[in-house]
Amino acid sequence: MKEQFNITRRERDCVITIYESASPDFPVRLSKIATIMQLKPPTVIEILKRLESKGLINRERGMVVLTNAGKESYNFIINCHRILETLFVDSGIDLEEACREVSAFDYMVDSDSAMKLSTFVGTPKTCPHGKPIIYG
Amino acid sequence: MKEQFNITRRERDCVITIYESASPDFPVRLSKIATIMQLKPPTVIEILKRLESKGLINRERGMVVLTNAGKESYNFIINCHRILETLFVDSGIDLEEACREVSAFDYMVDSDSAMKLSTFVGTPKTCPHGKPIIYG
DNA sequence: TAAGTATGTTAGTGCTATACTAACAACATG
DNA sequence: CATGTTGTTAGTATAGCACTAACATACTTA
Repeated sequence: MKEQFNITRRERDCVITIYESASPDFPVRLSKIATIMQLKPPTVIEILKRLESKGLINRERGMVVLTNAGKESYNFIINCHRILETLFVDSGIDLEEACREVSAFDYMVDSDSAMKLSTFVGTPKTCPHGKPIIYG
Repeated sequence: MKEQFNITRRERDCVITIYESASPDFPVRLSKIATIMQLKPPTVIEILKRLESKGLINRERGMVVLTNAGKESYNFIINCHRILETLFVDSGIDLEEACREVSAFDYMVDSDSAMKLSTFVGTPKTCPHGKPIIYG
């Protein structure tokens, strides 16, 4: 599954912010995203426009929801993040340092590769923070 | 050793190109870098100016040499590249795919973290291509 | 209802990184 | 000296990121 989602670091952070601050059925507000990302609303709007053009979100008057593709991209990224985090922590790297470093490139790793790496580290069911890793 | 060298992807590629196409004591020509990187000379000059301002190269009339800091940065990057490549290939990822993916983020990984990852994969002496991994 | 507050959006600016073409300068070689 | 190679500048363009100022919209409350 090559080149699954071609996004930037900021777009990655934004997808994660949207997913993790939305209730299951309610959209997230622009202002909330801006607060969490510590950015001004116009900056966030720029990022949202790009995510929209890539088909990862829908938005309407400041309300933002992930599309199915957006949710899929979130799942790929977060799974990859947790697998890499496990790998880093198992290697003896500090958890917070691992999380910080891995965030810089988790969104670049191919999902097939992430699955193979997870097998290598023993198919963990959770990341070092205790959050689940899902194998579909 | 946090934040060792703050460079971009293109700058990373350029440092590697310079190191690997220079004879030990002879500088590399701009035109050679441009050919290898498949870029036009003015584009390469822009990259070289940034590398120069970061103290990684010296240049004079199209001749380019890495500074000590530049060589150090090359060594960090290439070691990290080979360690990650080993990890990916040991996980069952195709060698060329591993090389390609790892190139996208090898220059972002902290060198201390890279050392810990290498211990985790058994302190390999070479990468899957057979090139040496140096432990200083 | 009018005034005020909160929220979202546009417009405009600025900077870095990337990459190009066109034009010009410098140098070497025949 | 003419030609050609090589390097450099100048100028253009795009994407990404981030901001302020101004405007629009909507909700709230006096």
